[in-house]
Amino acid sequence: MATGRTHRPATRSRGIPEATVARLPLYLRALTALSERSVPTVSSEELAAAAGVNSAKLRKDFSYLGSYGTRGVGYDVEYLVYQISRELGLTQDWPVVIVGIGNLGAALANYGGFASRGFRVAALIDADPAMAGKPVAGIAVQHTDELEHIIESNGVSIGVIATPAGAAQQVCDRLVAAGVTSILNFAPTVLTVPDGVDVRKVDLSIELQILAFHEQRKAGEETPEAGAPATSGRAAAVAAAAEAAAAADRKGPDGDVPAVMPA
Amino acid sequence: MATGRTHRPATRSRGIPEATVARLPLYLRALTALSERSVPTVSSEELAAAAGVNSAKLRKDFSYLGSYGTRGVGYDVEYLVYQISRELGLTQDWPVVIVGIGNLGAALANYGGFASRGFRVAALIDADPAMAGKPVAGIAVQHTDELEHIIESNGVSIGVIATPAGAAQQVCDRLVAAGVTSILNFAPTVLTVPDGVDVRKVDLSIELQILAFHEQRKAGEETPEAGAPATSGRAAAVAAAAEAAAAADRKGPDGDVPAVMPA
DNA sequence: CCATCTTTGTGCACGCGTTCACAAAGACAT
DNA sequence: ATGTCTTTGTGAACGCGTGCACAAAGATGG
Repeated sequence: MATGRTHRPATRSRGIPEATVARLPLYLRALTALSERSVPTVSSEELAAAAGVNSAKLRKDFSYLGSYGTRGVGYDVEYLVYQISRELGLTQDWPVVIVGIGNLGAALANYGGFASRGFRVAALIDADPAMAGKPVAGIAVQHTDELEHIIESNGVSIGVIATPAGAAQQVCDRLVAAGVTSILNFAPTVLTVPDGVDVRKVDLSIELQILAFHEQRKAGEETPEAGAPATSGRAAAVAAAAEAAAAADRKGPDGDVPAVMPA
Repeated sequence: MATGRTHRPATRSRGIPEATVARLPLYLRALTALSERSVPTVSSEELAAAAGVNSAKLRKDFSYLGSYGTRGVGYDVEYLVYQISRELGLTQDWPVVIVGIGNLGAALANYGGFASRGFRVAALIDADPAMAGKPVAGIAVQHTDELEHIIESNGVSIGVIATPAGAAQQVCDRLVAAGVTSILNFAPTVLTVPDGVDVRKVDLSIELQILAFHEQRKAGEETPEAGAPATSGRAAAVAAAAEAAAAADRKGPDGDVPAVMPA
């Protein structure tokens, strides 16, 4: 794979699978913990255990970055921390704006994990005039009117949307128009963006619903074996049928997301 | 599945792919919005657009649940809302406890999207004695000592961990020991749980890092990779060490709950 | 310098998920 | 009733990700 044996940290970013990219932060965190304990090297087996993944997967992931390990020894922790950080782009400073300073926005602003990873909260923006000037996490909240100015003068390319669902698309459009090309969306909406703009979504409600699905399955299947698929779940279906009416009155309070949090 | 052509709408719960389960909440949200607008039916094409997915994928997803559509017409919105809700287990009430009432925990407690989806916040739990009794989102915070009692007396099976990373595993262990079998983890730690317990992780820092990766790639596509003098691994190691030190500096200006979610 | 031992890097196969493309099913008009 | 038209449901092919298993690489000890 590697052209020659050069330890040249060439940016072969073209060939890194998305699934691998998603795991790099995981490895980085485990490596950072090792680094703090002054551990010089780790084997793929140890690091995989710390990151909660398969060791073969970890080795394959690292192979996409280059040959940074030493056979018979393992990986140099400090060196690997740097390589992954560089690959993820964390060796440079990323100014970030957070739009929507409700409960969640404030939590994000107070989140210490940003600064330690190369992310810097450049501004907090809210549509409520009463919020303007109020300090949150040591930063004065600015009004939405300033959005374009803030983005451009700070060279912000990453935006976080923590507004109610109804305002998300509009905020998104303004962010993109002002130059933002990556968006982390906490609002429970499908954002439409032009090509070249990345959107990632974090949705608490969805995660809970997935858990509920598995929880229901656990409760409904006392039999450890998956046999009798035709009859299994029948009892649950009957029980659920009684709840049909309850499901029907979904209208009321669900109208629009009251809080700032995703639905 | 191909054997025989029984048109029974039986819940073939055993055969629903995980990827499909993860999308069901997405469909449900889009359908709920349609329901509120009193739209009677939708085609797979329309619904897919609203949910931001491919229409073929949507149809295949629904096919795992049964044949709930009408050819030439589409899907009955209300009926589908019920079917998906039932499949996800949202027709029943799920008491949930939130452990760690810092910035994020408070945001979660205030999140209105829970109640409307069958989730009910049964209790808020925090280790800080000063928090005990303080109302958050209309619910009095209880001390960690009460954890087991709360879980058992309320029959809680889903727990949300929003504590600092250092406390997460311990809290997790106690939750599991008390009977919780599904955990939504916001702490940046790999939780170890016994078989039969589901854990889902939400990690803000990871999402941002993935965005940074793509952002960096975008920026580096035209220009020949800014900076990063190759072979300077040693100097970089110093930088990495500095980062480690910064990471260790978890104490924020907010003495209350400085690191609800350290990275 | 050679043998042995450890651990990486990866070729390969398998399974899951996605997408295409189309026949079957039903609505609707005549 | 019959034909036409719309849209579902799904067989089949494809591609990606995962995990196994092992040869190559290098450290270590004699």
